[in-house]
Amino acid sequence: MSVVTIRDVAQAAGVSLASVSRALNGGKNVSARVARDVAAAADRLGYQPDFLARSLRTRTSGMVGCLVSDISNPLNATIVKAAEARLREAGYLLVVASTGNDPGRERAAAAEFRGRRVDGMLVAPGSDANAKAWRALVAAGTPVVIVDRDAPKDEDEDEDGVRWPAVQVDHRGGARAATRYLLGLGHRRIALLTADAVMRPSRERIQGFREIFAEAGVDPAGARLCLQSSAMDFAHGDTLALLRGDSAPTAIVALGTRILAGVLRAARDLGLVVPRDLSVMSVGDTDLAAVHTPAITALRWSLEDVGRAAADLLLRRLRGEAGHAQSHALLPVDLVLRDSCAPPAAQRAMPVAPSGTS
Amino acid sequence: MSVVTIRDVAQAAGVSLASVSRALNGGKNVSARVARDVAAAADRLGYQPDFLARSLRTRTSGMVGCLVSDISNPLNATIVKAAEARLREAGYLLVVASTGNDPGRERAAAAEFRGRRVDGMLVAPGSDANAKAWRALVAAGTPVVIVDRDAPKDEDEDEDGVRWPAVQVDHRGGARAATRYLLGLGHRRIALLTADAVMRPSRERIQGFREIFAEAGVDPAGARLCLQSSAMDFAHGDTLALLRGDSAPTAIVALGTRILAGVLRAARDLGLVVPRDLSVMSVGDTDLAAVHTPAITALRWSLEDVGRAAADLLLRRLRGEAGHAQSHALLPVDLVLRDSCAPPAAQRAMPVAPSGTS
DNA sequence: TTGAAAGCGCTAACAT
DNA sequence: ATGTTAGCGCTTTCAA
Repeated sequence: MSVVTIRDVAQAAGVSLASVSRALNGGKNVSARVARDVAAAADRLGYQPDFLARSLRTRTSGMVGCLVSDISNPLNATIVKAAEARLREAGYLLVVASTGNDPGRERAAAAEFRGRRVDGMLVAPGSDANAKAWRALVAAGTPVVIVDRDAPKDEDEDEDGVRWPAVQVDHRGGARAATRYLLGLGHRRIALLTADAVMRPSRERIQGFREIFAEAGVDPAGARLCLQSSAMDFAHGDTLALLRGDSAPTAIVALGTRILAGVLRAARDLGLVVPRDLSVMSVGDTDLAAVHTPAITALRWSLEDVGRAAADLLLRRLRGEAGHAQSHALLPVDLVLRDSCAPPAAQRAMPVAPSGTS
Repeated sequence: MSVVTIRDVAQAAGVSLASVSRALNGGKNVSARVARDVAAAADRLGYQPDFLARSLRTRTSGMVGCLVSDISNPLNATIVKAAEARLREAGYLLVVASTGNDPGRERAAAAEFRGRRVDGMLVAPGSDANAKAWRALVAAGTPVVIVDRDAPKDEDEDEDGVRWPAVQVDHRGGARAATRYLLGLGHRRIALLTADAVMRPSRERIQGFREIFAEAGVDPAGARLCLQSSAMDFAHGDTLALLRGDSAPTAIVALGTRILAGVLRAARDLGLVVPRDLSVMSVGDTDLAAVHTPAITALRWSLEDVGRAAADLLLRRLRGEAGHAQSHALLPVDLVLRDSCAPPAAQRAMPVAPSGTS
């Protein structure tokens, strides 16, 4: 029971309801005497304002909804944490819905958020199949910031040049650097492993990868491999098949934190030594990549920055500072060189079928 | 703008406010005709009830607060995710506050939750310094479930035998099994690395460890080592110092996910081969442990079960199904044998100072 | 079965 | 500067 209301405080302080409200909200038009008495009374009674009632009256809930595919993914969790910290400083409460990439649940969560009257939303959906769900929110006037996903195409209501507010990571740039590095090492058969080739992060990466192949005049045929591995084994099975195949890759790029685990496990299963027999690169830097023996070369970007930038963008909109100029952020990606990549010359020393070129 | 209220629906359906409310809440006393008309009107107008208003009226917010030290820790994230799923099924919204082990923020979060009128709370505080903060919540009538932490001692208001509702993991049992295993392998100098020896998980583990040493009649002197490493390097520096020291341990148990990373890195830095030169065990099973070469023997328990059990316990209380009987859960821990532990005989082949017993 | 009306705790006009 | 009053959108007696 909340028990103690603003009314009780008013009575105890011997002033009116309105005065208490004003005093507590640091409002103007409060005499020092009243301010003191109210504070004392509130304190003594252990009064705590009821957000629900306040929200109903002010039409702002002070809550921000966060739609994320899987909060148990450390990458997402770190982003959410950083965003939460920023939002809390600003007085907002972050409400998280983990939708598990299920479009139905995404839709439901968006609806729920709407019903709860969140003031704004951070969305990083697992599929863009239901942009409509949160588009509806936007239409209803709720500010939305997209986090590392493609913005909807906006076939209909697009007003030329208006981009959806979004925080994105320069995955394409990162992929370009990585590919250049691998190509420079001498690799030609490079496999990209990803669980989803169509959504933003992976799509951008694949694009960057291809661009560099094209620029170098190398034929990427057969090089790229996308798979939707059963989420259970994180590409372990697929990697095994790939490495046992005819023209096995000399380098594997794991697009996605958990895929790296599957790849490493597969390499171990086959007795391949990294980087002698196989070069491995991780997209996304984690404990696993940093601490593995050998340490895994990885593309890294600041998850904290992503979370913070998203929160800042949203806060700016919540405060009504429109300005299309600042409505988009592109964060850099670094290539962290470690010990898991080497020239392919030394690789696959004596395979059963010594095929063509070295 | 919410724009479309229950009033609009009533008007569109040609019935009264109250009827709409009843119809929408599947209440009794609604004629088929009214039910149909209301549903149609609501649907057509895209009506969505306002949770805030409803909450104000019903005195239940439909929200559950979750106080967790660090949501970006994969272990916590997984627990939270499982709890969230369960609670959502039951119509509750989970609100997460990541307090970063900061007592001040924990207190603030508890207060905030209280102000937001959460219906219940899941707490896994980073310190038990402010049990009082959420004790206040309990006193205010909010059901609280403790997750893998010690229950408050309840010096004052304890009613004999009443335990705080809690979900706990049998870390002590796990530690006993682990220690027995290591002792059986022949290890005598075993180091336990932990960031916090006083809070529940670690405290229980250390206790289990000691018990087995005592039972085996082995002197644990010098064996146990607790450190509060600068959270930055996750025990990396401490492990280095430890391994370079005089009577370096032959086995290290990393209590805590991230500590394992520091330990492995330190071993690698010193050129120690696991398990030949050093046995390593992880408390908590992660990608890193499972996929490392060699794979790390680990204590494992189901994080999903923890989250689910916590949610279930809370839901039962929210529904008023008291029953002290079911107010406590103890979840089992398994020892997953992998490749990172071996007899110490083969270890430290030629140390500078060959000391006493083999 | 339905409608009218009260009121949840708070804030914001509008008096004073 | 302070008090009075009218709702925010909903649920819930209480009458009809």
